[in-house]
Amino acid sequence: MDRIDHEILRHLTRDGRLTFRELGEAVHLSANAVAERFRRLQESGTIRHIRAVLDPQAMGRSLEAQIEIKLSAQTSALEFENALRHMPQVMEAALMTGSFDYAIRVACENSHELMQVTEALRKHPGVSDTYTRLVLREIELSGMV
Amino acid sequence: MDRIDHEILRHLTRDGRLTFRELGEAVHLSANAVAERFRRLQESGTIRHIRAVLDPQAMGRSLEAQIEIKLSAQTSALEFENALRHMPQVMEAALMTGSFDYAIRVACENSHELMQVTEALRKHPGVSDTYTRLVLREIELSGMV
DNA sequence: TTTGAAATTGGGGTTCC
DNA sequence: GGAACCCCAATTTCAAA
Repeated sequence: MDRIDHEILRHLTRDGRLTFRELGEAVHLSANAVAERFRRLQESGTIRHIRAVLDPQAMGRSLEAQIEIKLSAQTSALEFENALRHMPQVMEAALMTGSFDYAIRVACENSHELMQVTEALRKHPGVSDTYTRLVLREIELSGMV
Repeated sequence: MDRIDHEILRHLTRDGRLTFRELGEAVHLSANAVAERFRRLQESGTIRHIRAVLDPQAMGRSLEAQIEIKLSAQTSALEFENALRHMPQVMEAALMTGSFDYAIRVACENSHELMQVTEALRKHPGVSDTYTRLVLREIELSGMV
């Protein structure tokens, strides 16, 4: 992970479809050399994945929220996380410190669907409490690199 | 936005570097037709961007946290958001409902850097309160489509 | 450097306002 | 007529050995 790898990552976090030739021009290296670095960065897991990020509104999901979830003790975290994976509204999820256990981000069509999501969560065996807040606006950032 | 667009998006949210030919095979269309749909999806903003997602740990950031931030009234949100943009540890930020105003996600090298980040935030004119929780583990999900 | 694969461009066709 | 689709073929560009 030298300066050049860093530079390659910086470009790919802005446009993940850049060709090796374009990347090569940016870092003054041959397309071949860049492809090799790219492969290594992927295999080492430094690049987790390259994905399209969609506009939730364009997908008909105009309401985003963060839901905090508390599990009762003795509850299977694995089972709960699998349930999350089957809810298409769930965009992100993380296990956190604090009085709740999970914080998840959901994108819903409308308030009715959000209510259905929270109800589905609260019905899940093991969920003892939830706390929902709406996302009013997302702030665009440059990110890690 | 028909079924085919939907299918294309589904594939691209899993692998954003799929070639048009591969996508074409998946949806039984020519590479050309797929490229055209791709262009339209980008121009309409449905595809916000395609970017590499990096492993924070590989980037030397092994400590993630969510920080809630309350601004005092009469504070310029714009100015505060610009300050966020200049902090490389800040990965995500959103304006939220609830007793805090912003929820941000940060990725730090260690607890010392996290402390520096929270101190920098608390020194910002207008920030009246913060509340920090650590991310213990992120859960992998499939996402919107 | 070379070779097969992929993207791009231009031409042409269809369908539906 | 024009817009939104699609395909094919030729050319240029790219990826990988």
